[in-house]
Amino acid sequence: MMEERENILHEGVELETSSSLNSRKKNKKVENKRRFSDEQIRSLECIFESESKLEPRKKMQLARDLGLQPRQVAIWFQNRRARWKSKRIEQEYRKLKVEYDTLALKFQSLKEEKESLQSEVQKLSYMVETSHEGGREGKENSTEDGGSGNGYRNCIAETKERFSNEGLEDRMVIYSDDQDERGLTRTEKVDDRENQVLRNEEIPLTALEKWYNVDPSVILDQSCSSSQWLDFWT
DNA sequence: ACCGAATGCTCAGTTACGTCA
DNA sequence: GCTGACGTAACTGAGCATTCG
Repeated sequence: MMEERENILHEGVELETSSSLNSRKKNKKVENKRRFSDEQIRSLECIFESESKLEPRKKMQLARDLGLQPRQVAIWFQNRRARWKSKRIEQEYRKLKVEYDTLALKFQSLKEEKESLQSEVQKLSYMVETSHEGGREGKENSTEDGGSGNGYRNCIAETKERFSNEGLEDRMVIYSDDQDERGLTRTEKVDDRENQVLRNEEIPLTALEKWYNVDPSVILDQSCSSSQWLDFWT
C-alpha cells in the first residue's frame, strides 16, 4: 500500500506546491490545453464502461498505455463520473415527469367523474325529496290507509314511475348498510346498555328513509376526505 | 491502545480553455 | 474577426479512510 503510494508520487502525480502551481498557471497561456485524442477517449470510455472507479495500479498502467499522466487519467474518470451522474439525474427527471403527467391526467379525469356523479346525486336527491314531500301530503290527507308505511309506499311508487319515465329506473337499486344483496333489509341493532338485540325482519322503508336523508356531499366526502392526496392535487 | 500528522481518494462546485455556429 | 454557448480538462476545498511514527 505504502509502496504503491511511493510509486504514485514518483511516477507522475505532481503534488501542487505553490511554485509548481504558479508555473503551471503561467504555462497555461503558453502551452495550450489539449483535448485527448479520439483513441485515448475510446480507451478511457471502454474501461469506464466496466468500472467507473480505477484502482491505482490500473490507473498507472492505463496512463502509461495512453501516454498521459496518472493524474490526468484520475481527473478524466472523476469528470466522467460527474457527467454520468448528471445524465442519470436528467433521465430520472424525465421518467418522473412522464409519471407525473400521467397521474395528473388520471386525476383530472377522476375529478370530472366525481363532479359529474356529485351533480347526479344532487339531482336524484332533489327528485326524491320532492316526491317524499308529496307522499307526506298524501298521508296527511288519507286517514284510512291503516298505517304509516303506505304513504312512503306511494311515494316510492311515484318516484319509481318518475324514474322509469326518465329512463333512470336502474338507479332505484339502492343499498344501504342495512340491506343485503337481495334487497331485503335485516338490521341488527345492539344496544350496549341493555344488551338487547332488536331484529327488524322487514324495514325497507326505514332504510330508504335513512338513505333519503343522507347528504350527498357527506357520501362523497367520505370517499375523498380520507385520501389527502386529492387535496394535494387541487 | 491511542493520538495526531501525512497522504490519497472522492465528490461537488468552479475555472479556464477549445470549438463551433 | 468577434461573440456567446457549450463541452471538457483541470483545479479547489471539504470530508473521509488509511498508514505510520
